[in-house]
Amino acid sequence: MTMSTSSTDPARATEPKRERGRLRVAAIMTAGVEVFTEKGYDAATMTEIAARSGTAIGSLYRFFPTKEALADALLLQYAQQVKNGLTELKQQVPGMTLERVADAFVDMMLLLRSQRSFAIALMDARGGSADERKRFRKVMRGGVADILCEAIPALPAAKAKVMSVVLIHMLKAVVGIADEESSVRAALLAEMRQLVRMYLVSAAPQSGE
Amino acid sequence: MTMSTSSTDPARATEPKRERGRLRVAAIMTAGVEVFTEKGYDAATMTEIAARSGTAIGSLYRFFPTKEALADALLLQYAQQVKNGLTELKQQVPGMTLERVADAFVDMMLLLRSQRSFAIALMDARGGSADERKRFRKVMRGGVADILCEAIPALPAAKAKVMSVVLIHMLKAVVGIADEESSVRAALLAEMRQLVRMYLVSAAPQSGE
Amino acid sequence: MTMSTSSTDPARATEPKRERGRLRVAAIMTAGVEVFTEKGYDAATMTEIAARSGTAIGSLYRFFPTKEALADALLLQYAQQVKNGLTELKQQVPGMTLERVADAFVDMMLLLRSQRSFAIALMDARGGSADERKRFRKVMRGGVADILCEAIPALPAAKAKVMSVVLIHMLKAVVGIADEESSVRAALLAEMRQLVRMYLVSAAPQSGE
Amino acid sequence: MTMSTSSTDPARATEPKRERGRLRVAAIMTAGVEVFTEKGYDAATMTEIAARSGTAIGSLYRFFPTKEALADALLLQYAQQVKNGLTELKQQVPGMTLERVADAFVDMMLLLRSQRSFAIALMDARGGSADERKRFRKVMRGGVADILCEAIPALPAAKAKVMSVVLIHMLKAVVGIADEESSVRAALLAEMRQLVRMYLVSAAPQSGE
DNA sequence: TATGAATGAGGGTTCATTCAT
DNA sequence: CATGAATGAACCCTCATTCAT
Repeated sequence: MTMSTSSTDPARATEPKRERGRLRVAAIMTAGVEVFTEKGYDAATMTEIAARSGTAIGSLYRFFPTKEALADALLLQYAQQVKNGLTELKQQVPGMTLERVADAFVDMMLLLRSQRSFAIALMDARGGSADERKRFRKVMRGGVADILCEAIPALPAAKAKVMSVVLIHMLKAVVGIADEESSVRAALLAEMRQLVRMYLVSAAPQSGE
Repeated sequence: MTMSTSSTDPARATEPKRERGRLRVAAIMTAGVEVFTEKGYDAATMTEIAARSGTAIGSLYRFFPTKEALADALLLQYAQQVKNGLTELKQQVPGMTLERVADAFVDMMLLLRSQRSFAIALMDARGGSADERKRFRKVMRGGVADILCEAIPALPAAKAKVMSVVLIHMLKAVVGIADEESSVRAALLAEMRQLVRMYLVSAAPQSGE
Repeated sequence: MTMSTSSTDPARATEPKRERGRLRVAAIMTAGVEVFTEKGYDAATMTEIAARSGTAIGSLYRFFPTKEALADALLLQYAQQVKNGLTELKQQVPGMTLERVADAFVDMMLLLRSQRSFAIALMDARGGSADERKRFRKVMRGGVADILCEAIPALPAAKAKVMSVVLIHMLKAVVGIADEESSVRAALLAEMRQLVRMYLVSAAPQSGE
Repeated sequence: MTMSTSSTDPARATEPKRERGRLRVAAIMTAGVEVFTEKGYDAATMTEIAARSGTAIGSLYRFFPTKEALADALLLQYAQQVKNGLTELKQQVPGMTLERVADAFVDMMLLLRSQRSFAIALMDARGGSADERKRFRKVMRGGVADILCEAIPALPAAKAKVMSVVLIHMLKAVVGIADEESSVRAALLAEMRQLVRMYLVSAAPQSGE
């Protein structure tokens, strides 16, 4: 269905050719993340995103021809960050114990937390196109599965895939827990950390009975 | 159009009027769960809920004077079901192994799945009043913590509380996983089941370090 | 106001039924005056009028098939009261000075004040049919003009008609003034009284220069 | 559809945009006065005001974010006109007889008649915010009292205040009378004029007892 | 190209009125 | 007849999107 060449991606609008445009787009995306996070996809308004980014509404629409397009772009950006995080993590895996790998997953989530809240908002609230959401999931799962394989060499690919899904759900829980009242947050995070470690360790050949 | 049993049934005189109301409310709530689940709180429209339940918009507003009121009622209904489920589970705990308790948690979630998806949508997307959401969380956590204490007598109350939060997040994941493509669903569910079992067992004195 | 004995009288059978209807209608009209006065024609709701009069909404509609019909009936009732007041006043005029007649007009207005506020609300806010409003005006003007002729025998009919319109507007002002803050109300009412007296006296042959 | 003078007129460059806005607002306010006058505050609909002024409903709401806001603006506009009229009148008072002052009041009212009818509608029918109504009353009373003091130097301030309220009510009557059938209107107005004159004269030291 | 005024479909909600019971 | 649940047109208002400047 999609047209051939990559430059006319329906999700993204005109490529920012000039420096000014790039800055503008960056400002818009920042504002977009903010507003979507605060209000959720539906309650967020293009007008507010424009205002917060100091952009005229017309200009915003030049770069992102649709609210959905903006959401998609934001999701894509987040996906990229996750991808980068996963790639980086993957390279560090060789010298790490499984426990450290588990912690690294959790830390990565916490690092991306602010963005992640918004991503959840968009994913769960049907913001952005279903396609984009699917693509995002795929990238995420693939990356995590890769790391798992790296960390647990004996892990069959199929098992890695299954584990990645479960693991990602647990990492989602990490974000949710990080939003809890601060009085119990520390204890909850520690518990989650422990659980994630346990999960990974349990999958390693020598420990699984 | 449906004036069947009322006059023929000698047992009840004025019942039909109220019975119809009950049916109407039930239809509305069912449709509400559907639409809220599909669209999320904001994107769901009262008009569609009315149409899907075969109710005139005015009638819908007679029963639920506000969109928020409807969401609250739905949340409350779900809370009730969860409460019942937890109460029942609690009574069965005494004779169960920890593994079976874990499975019971998962099974309960799967039983409530359709409703649960919607509950998640409402909880995460500021549907309904904040109060109602808070209350729901409290009930859920309390109930789960109770069961944990019952299942693991040596468990300190504080630890039970922490665990309940984590456990609930995992059960949330169960629902998410149950919504996956059927090709992998079975494997994923098995994995989640295993993880939940492991989590509970790890908290029992003899197996925890 | 209530006609007591009829319901206790065992002699007639058809009467009670009608009696009940009369009471119902009276209750509705009382509630109608209240609600229309408090909320104005548009903001008043048939449902509230029904509720306040302890009537089922369906019954209310049996007696007054339309909101407008109810308003008309209320207006008519008020017109009747005014008519009665004017008739009574007319009979007392012979032995009164012009100043006393003027005061009598003002007093009558103050007596009907509660109802009058509502009548103004209906008249000015287009409540009721235009016809009914017109009829009401005619009755009022005719009655006032009659009294003027009685009080000032030499007054030409045409002049009496003109004066009646002006006088009625002044009496309207009396009601408006009676709704002012109590701190100045007394002084304002005294001033208005004085003005009305002056107006009437000025029309009498010997005093008009 | 009407893009006539803007490009041909060499005097202004960016003016048209703002000019158009001004015109739009003026059109809306005119339509607002019309509709509020015809229907009263509650029965008037924003949709009709928009239609009558040739404005899209959305545009109307850009200028007046609320029905109440529009009513307030209209009231304010009228208050401004009254204020100007009163200021002007005050400056002319020194060289005028009391009778001429009275006539001037009446003439001013007749000049503002069309707007005045609507103002009455809004004031009496809880249109606009209570604050705005109160403010309007204050301005009006203060201005009238000022003029009275100017016209009747010996008048005590307290008496002027009382008189202003009464006088304003009479001027309200002037408007009401101006809306009568034309067949009697002239005579009625003459009578009202006479009454207002008499009222003012009666307050002057030499003629008041 | 950038701008923001203009557009109008659509959303939540109310209430006069009807009609099955 | 009385009742009150049911109906749906109409209201106020919002906001994604367009287009003249």
